[in-house]
Amino acid sequence: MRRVHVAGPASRSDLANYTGLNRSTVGDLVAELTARGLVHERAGLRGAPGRPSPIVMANPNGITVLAVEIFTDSLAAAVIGLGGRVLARARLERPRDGSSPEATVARLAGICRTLLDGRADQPPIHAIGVAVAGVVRRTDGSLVVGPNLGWRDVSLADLIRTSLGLEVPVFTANDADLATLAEHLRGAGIGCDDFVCLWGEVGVGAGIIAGGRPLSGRSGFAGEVGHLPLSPAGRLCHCGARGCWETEVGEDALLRRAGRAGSGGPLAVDLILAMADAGDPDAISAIESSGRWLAIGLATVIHTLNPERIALGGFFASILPHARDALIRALGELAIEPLAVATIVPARLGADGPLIGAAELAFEHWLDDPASVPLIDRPAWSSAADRRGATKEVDATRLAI
Amino acid sequence: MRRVHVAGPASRSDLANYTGLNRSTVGDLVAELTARGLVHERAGLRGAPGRPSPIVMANPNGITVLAVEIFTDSLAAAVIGLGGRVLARARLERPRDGSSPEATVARLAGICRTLLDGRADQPPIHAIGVAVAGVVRRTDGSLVVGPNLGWRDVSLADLIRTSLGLEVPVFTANDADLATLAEHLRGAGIGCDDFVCLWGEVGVGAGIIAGGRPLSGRSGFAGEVGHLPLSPAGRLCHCGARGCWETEVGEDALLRRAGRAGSGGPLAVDLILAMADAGDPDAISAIESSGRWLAIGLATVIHTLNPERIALGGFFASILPHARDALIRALGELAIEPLAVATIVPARLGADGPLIGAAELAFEHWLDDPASVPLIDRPAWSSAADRRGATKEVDATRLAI
DNA sequence: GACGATTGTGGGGAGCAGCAACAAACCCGG
DNA sequence: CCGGGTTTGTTGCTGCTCCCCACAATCGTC
Repeated sequence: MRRVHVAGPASRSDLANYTGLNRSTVGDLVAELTARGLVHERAGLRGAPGRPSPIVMANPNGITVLAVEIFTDSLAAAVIGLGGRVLARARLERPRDGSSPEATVARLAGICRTLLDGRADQPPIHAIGVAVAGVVRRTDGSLVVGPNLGWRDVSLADLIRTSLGLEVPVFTANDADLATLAEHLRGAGIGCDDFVCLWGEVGVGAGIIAGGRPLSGRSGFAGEVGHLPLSPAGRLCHCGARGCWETEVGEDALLRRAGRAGSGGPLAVDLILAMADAGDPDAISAIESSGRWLAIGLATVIHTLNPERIALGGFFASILPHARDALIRALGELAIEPLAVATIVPARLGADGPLIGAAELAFEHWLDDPASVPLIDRPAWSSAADRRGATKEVDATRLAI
Repeated sequence: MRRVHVAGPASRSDLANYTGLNRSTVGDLVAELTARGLVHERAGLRGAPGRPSPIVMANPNGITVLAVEIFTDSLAAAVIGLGGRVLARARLERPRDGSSPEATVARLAGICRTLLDGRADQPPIHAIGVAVAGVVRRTDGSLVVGPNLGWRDVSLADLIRTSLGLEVPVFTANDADLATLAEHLRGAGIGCDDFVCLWGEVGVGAGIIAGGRPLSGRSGFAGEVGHLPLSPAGRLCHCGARGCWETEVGEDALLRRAGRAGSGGPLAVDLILAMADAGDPDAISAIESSGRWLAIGLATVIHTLNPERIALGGFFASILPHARDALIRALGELAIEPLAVATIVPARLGADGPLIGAAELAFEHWLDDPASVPLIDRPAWSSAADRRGATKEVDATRLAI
């Protein structure tokens, strides 16, 4: 039920159909959610015969969470309300100076406080979701290793909680996984239960939704497809192995093939795209070559997971229009015919993906158990003691997941 | 609860702990299952303080299913009882003569009838599970394509049902997926929620358990890893593509490297293993080469799925003792370090895997809903009308899955 | 042989959800 | 403008599942 609320407004009878519950039960539940301030009801639209069914919609201010993102090149934060509405947002460039987790979180806390101060008259944040470029341990949400950040074994959740001085639960996960979750719920993967999202920047990673659920693997490393050994005689990868997929389809590979090695960054890629638009044969052939290598890795993913749809994000979304033909052609040669039904689409949420996914992660707990949201006699947040008690309980259940 | 019954005997208090249910509730449920003849209770073992807890164990004759297997080289059938007990079994060589589905099923029906006749005094079969070497459509259980059988679009379930004249539901699935399910429940993958089983014979395929559930993909093709494009400059595969993994790690590749191309079959492989045992350097190097290629594909699987454990079955299990060192060494070079935690083990169930998995598939329906098993006033099977009615209902729910 | 520990048993009750009948609100046709 | 048909919300009742609690049974141990 809560799920439907996070997937858009719906009439009561739609909800009854969707959940398979009785009209009476739906009515009771909606009443309870209204009492807790989680949903609004609006007069239903007429036009059909029969009594009009009220439209139930999520109340963005019913639950609000803080979503933050720690990337190699940027920090970002947003306040996101129920229903996925972005209520406030801020982004900051981050120099690649190998700064410590503490310093980075301090800067992050700065923008967060700015966002929160702008909402001082609104109900406070219910939870914090963190998207970080690295591997996160599922059991306690700590960062095991963030290769591009140069961090290792950081207890990010505690760091952020204390740095912000907020006594709310903090949920942490990998950025690609969260962006994939976001695309699955509100982007290119809506309604698709076997979905893969491939993210390409300097490195390459994927997020996987299998059977409607995120697939994280034993320790959260699933989807590290950047290091598939696809090119046995290929170049040395920074991971130490030879011929990783990343060395053939990453940004650097495209720049190299276009004769612009060394000049990193999205601007260089944009230049090559512009050249290809103008008909430059070297640029076009470089992009097509990336497309063919993309197909080789995608064939691997398709044969292993048989997804219904694959979304390409980041740098891959940019080159997709130019690389599509070469990619599809190569896929047709590599994939067993009936498997090739996976459709390739660009990601839709762009740079907001990880933030929206982090928010979704933070919402999860309340969506699982909306009864834990206090009743409408709101100023519950005026009592610090109550809040702390509630937080503790939540933390315990989180650890038990 | 039923799940625990199929995973071995357990005391009542164990069940209460495992399910989180109350002692009273467990008592009620066990009583109901006993009334339906699904479980027995035996005096609990003493030795601990406190009142001894009765041991609950599955009753093999409570539900019995017929499991059949249609392979390229062999046909097999078994009668399997609740708890996974094999009550009767038969296997038959199948010539690779491209015989039709009808002829094959007729031969299969022969051995099935022999098995069933030997149990004429026992309660009849409750369901049929079919393991077939090919791709099966999940919605209706028909065979989409069986490349090695040379079949296409065969409605196997109906064929088998009419051929045997039994009005029971028939469940069909891919052989590798079922063998993996079997290994997960009762073999090398017990208690492992992120598990991959790699089957090598002439072709190569994998079954995947992700997050405790079978991963079949959009249309059941997941795990077709034999055709991963890992060797761009490699040999032509019978699938039409170039450099499929299969061409480097299949039986034929080993025979080729050992200088015995053409002489197919498990006997040829055994010969090479014997030569390696005797210290023959060519045989050893051929096996090690297979081990290295195995590692390349496994690295792909590991980076994509991050399994906790990988079981090698069929031909791979045979060469594992000799190939292990080369495999582990190559994996160490290819895999990002923390990922390499996946342990590689041989499959445990051997040739029975697909049959046991097929039985598990057939049990599934009753395990989901034990209440649908008639009460102990058994001779319910004396009324053909009742049986047919029940079957129809079951079929409807199966289609709705 | 008494005591503590552990577990099965039975009655009462809370919570969730379905069912059926009724009321409300809409469209449409006369 | 009004009644029929249709769809949907509302209300009271019922049934099911499972928890809680008190009690009895059975063990090891002192």
